[in-house]
Amino acid sequence: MSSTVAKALSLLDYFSDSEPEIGLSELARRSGVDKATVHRMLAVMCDHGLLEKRGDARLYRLGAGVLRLARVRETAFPVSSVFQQSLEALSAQIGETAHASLISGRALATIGVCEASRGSRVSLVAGEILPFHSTASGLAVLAFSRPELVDRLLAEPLAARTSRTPTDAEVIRARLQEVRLTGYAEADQTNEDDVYGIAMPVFDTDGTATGAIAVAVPAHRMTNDLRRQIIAALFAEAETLNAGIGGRPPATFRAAVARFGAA
Amino acid sequence: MSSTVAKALSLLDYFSDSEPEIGLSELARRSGVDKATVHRMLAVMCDHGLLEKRGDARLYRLGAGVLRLARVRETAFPVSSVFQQSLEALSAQIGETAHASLISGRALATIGVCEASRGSRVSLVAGEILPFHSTASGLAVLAFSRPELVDRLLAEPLAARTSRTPTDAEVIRARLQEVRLTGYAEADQTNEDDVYGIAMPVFDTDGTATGAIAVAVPAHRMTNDLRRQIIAALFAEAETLNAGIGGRPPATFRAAVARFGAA
DNA sequence: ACCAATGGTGACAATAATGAACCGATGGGA
DNA sequence: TCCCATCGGTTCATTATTGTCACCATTGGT
Repeated sequence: MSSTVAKALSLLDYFSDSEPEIGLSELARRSGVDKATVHRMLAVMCDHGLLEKRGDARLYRLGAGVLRLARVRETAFPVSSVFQQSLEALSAQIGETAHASLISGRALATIGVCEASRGSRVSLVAGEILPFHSTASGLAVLAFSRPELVDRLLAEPLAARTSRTPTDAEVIRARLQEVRLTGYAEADQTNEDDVYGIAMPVFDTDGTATGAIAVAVPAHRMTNDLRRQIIAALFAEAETLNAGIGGRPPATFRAAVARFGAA
Repeated sequence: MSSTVAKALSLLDYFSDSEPEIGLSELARRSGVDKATVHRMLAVMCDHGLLEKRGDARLYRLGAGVLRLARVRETAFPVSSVFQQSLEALSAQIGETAHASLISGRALATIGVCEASRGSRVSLVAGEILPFHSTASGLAVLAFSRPELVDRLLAEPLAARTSRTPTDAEVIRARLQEVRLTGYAEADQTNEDDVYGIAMPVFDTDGTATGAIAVAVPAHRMTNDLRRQIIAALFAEAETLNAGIGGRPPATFRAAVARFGAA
């Protein structure tokens, strides 16, 4: 299960907005791989432009290659830019931080963030890899994904990100069932303390979830009224978003939308 | 010399704007690696979100992971967005296609394109990996790079992209010397037939070239007058661009600018 | 019905990855 | 000033990973 390429690629996961440059030893420590090995992998990735080391300092950072790759994907299948618009609309309407993420292998990749303008807001460490089981976005996506993906993900041990994180697979399956009924997922400090997230899935042309949009609020500020407001905004934005990327919500989701509209 | 990670990563190079989705056998054929091996690598890269296979078809395409990586790099070191502005200005002023590229390992990665609005224009296959020795951008960058990089690149065999491509290392070194004097590089159908390119380097904080901006014109339409016009525009745009990304042109380049201004 | 592709899988020999020890440089503290 | 810790980077024998090849199951064109 531990191919060399996998180890090399997982090094990329450590780069995020909060830590865009990392040193050799640091990466070795985090990944638990030997320094020599990490060094060799980094050299190869530099050779291919995925990484580069800043001239003066001895730190590694993401290279120009990733810009090219993203450009290619974005011109062929534009989604990132479409998401960004929705995020801005959401953030402006609710006055809280909104973010979007897409399925990226066995986790979620944050591909857009729009912070609220107000002072006390959730300033999430963007660009990070999000686990499926502890985030509202993860649950929202998982609830409308292929069962095989759910099984594969829940088979692995689930890390407790906070004291409230559900780590039992069966508990999560039950929550997914709820999400399928309501059409949205909530995460009350299960991924980060003091952060309450509400997320809604976004779909592909074939009716499976590909990502999610979400609003994150400081937990102490969340009220029932704000909840309803956010959920309504998410439903509206999800619809325009699905239209924008050619997503077709499955019947189960459309039923949830109808139930919410009737209430 | 052929690490597995290198082979895996080089698979990514085959994805471009003209071919955003590729099948297993096709990739195996192009890379010259066995099908089984390629399959294993693709599986790993899918697992990490660098690639993904479209639900219905059996084709692989770049995954959401690359969007995240690009976002991280771009928020930490914004260059792509700055370049795009310059490209639009250039293209509008000259009326021809402009593009930008950055050093990405042992090649150039196109990170931005702005096509001219007129009918007959150079519509380059964007998002591709560009060789250093056959493109104006490559020569422009190489002329102001560290000698070690030049040596490393010219040590390898140079592919003839067209009948005019210089493949002799010494010939190229001579051209680099010219570029150092003039401050810009020209490529008359050395990378693609009927395409005449003029490029100018863009610098890093430490005075080494990191990329280039270029204008591509259908070769039959190039005139001496247009040449001068393009070069002047490139000089102007390169200056604002260097200011925008904090680049510091070295003395050799500043001297070239002065010589051009005096003429 | 055929044939030639395609995507995908399994087992074994060969190769490439591994990690401990080591080096020189740097920098901070006592 | 000396010392020690840490850094990036390198070397080399051991061993686990990889590449090869042979084989399926499907698909689509003739």
